Amino acid sequence: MTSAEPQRNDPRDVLGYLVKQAHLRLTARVDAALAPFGFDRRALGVLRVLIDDEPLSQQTVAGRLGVDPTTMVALIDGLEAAGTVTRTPDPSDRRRNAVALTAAGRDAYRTASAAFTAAEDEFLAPLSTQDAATFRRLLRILISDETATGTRP
Amino acid sequence: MTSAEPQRNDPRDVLGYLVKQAHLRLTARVDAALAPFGFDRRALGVLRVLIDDEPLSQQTVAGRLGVDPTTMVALIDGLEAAGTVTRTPDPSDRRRNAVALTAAGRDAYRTASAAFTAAEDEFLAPLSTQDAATFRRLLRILISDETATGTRP
DNA sequence: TATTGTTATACTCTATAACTATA
DNA sequence: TATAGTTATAGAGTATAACAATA
Repeated sequence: MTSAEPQRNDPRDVLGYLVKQAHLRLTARVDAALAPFGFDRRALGVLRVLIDDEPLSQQTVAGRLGVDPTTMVALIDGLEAAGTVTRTPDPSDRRRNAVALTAAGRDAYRTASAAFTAAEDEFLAPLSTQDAATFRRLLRILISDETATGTRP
Repeated sequence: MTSAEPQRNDPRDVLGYLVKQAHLRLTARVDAALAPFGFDRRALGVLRVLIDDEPLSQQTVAGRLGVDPTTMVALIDGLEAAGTVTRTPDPSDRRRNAVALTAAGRDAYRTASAAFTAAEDEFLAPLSTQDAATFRRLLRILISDETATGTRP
């Protein structure tokens, strides 16, 4: 037994702990920054998808965000009740709901999005500009699906 | 309006998305690696705390893992039923349960922990050794609580 | 028959409140 | 009175199944 293992027994050194804590702290910051605007980060995600490319069907939005279509229903219910988006049947396929931003929704997105980005930047503030960029780069590599499981035939 | 903002409107560029996906993929890998051993990553966390420092009271374990004491009850219930840990009243304070590993639990921890570490390493495999170390380093910085909010008096 | 949206339902994870037994 | 553990309960968040309307 060549037990040259580094004894990674400190719970605070476990990678899953580090990533989970990072996520918790980031979302706590973002939630606090978003609280004054009346919608949460998932609702902001919907607006973010719509802002550059509307109207879209509910399922298209759900697909782009990687969330369940059933989750999208309640999300859009809330945004519609707040007057942020409208839901109108798509004339070309009346099964579809065309989801579009209202003028108020567009304004709300701009201010909330600025607060959101500021919260992200605050979270990254302990890192140098270069380290922050590295952090994003490494995350993108880790979640890319081309993680070489011998793709070459 | 000097709108020199970089237009961070792609949901896949949002930091929260990157961190959440990283967490999801890591935990999926770890869960799969742990499945054959009959306990999950939270239960393994309990064993990891105990392996170097047993016996401990339930609340001490809960405190070290940062989980609720009520969550710990069910966790230890499962481990006790599987014969991995024992729960015996602490003679010096009979309110306390002294939680200790059994011999079988010690063995189970060693094999499961090796599989766990291998899963973490697989997750990090797309990164160079140096980048993997950097990733851990940046995470530690981001979750450290000494994030300089003007601590000097 | 297949698809969009919807509702109802269930499941996981976690936290809160109230209880017991000890101190 | 205060604390360790326990139970019951409730709240997010998310997923599955069944259904209506439409294609």
